[in-house]
Amino acid sequence: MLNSYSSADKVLLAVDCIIFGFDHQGLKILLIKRDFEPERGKWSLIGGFLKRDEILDNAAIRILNTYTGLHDIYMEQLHAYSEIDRDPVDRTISVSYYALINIENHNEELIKNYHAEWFSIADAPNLIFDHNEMVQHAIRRLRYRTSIKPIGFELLPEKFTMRQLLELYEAILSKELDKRNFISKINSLEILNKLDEKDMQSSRKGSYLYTFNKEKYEEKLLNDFVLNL
Amino acid sequence: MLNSYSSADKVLLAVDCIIFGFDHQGLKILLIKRDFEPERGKWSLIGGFLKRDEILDNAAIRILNTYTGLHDIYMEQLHAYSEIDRDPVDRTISVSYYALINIENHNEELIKNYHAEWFSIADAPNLIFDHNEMVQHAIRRLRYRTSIKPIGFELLPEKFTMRQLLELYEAILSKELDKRNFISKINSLEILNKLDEKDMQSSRKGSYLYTFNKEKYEEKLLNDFVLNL
DNA sequence: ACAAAAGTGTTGATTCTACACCCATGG
DNA sequence: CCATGGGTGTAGAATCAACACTTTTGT
Repeated sequence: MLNSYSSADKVLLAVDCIIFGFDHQGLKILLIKRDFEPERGKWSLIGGFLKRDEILDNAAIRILNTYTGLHDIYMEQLHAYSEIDRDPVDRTISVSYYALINIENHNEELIKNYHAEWFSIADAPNLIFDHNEMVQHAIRRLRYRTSIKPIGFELLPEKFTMRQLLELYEAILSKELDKRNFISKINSLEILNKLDEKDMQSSRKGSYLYTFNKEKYEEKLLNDFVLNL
Repeated sequence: MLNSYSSADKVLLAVDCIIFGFDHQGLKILLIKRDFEPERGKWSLIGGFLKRDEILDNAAIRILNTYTGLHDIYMEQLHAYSEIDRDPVDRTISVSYYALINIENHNEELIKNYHAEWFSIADAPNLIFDHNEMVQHAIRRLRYRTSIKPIGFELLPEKFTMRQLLELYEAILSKELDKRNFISKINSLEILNKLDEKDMQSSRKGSYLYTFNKEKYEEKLLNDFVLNL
């Protein structure tokens, strides 16, 4: 019968988080070395189980917070993975979420406690279960999203230079972008505030800092504008 | 503890299908009048429970097949819904799938057996649980996908006219499209075969029939082309 | 002959892409 | 004074959007 609420078919629901970060070396993901069975000692995504009295979005937030101390993070549900033996211990369906955070903001302390580490997406280790697939999937989604709407500001510090933004997009899309065309396209969107302040780290001349103007961005979103890099 | 496999937290997993169809009246969804509790007699999406030894994709295929007799249908996983009380009987997380089918092909017989009916998306009845939200979400996704890649041929009969294709896109995007611009854009994609055959139903002059060229389409997909209507 | 839908091109506006030089500053 | 990255504009190509008339044929 299709419609019986049979407890024989109950399953565990896990949440796994693909946490993207960005620094001068490029796009990275946060992984932990498991300190519990199964697969103890192997690398995996940050994850946990959905509690009975909790919705998925909150489970993702809770899990992220537990491992990083972060809150108010951009997260988006990605996909449910349900291969029968994806988890050898018990039938477990996992719903993946991806998060964008800026590496500087994360809480070093908590990350150390949980044996978490940032890896460049190019040279991340092999992961347990179907986590490799989840990461690939998340990267595709991030690229896709980025090529349509300018998300990704979450990956940068609050104040950032045009160069940082350019490099972020190059890292996400893994292709080179023309500096002048990029800047004029971003400017034409009118979603950045140019500050009077300059970042003097990167060069002798110094480069202007910008902040992301969330209000203008939301306003533009209504006319679902497109970013074509 | 984050990582205990506690059977106390096991939940039921449902699959709900948003089944889109298209005919001369526009874009439609397939709904059933529930003949079981809870909410007997109300309209709902076609759905069922995941079995313990089944993956989600197969559950969606099985459920669709049970209610319509259809197989080999384009389906795509959409989203997992997890509000605590979304199903009043038991804690149930539902994963939605959407399917695109052409109405002519469906098995009238089975649809009648299950009290299923096609509704124009504009005047569909109120649905149980969070199914309204699922439908809205699916429409958004369909629009989004359609505006990027030409999916949607699944909604048409094998042979179709340019007018049908145009009207399909107008229905999905719910905006008018310029006939000439549309046709030349579609032609420039080179993913249709123009047949020698004409459809004489629609006019005295008759209009050429086309089929979708899946091989060319797949080939183009590799260069991730964009359709901008 | 006429009604009804099919089919077909052009033009101006916009957007995209490719490309190179001067500027400001700290050392 | 010079090395380093920052900042800026243009022209030709491509694409987009708006637009109207002729063709066919069944009645």
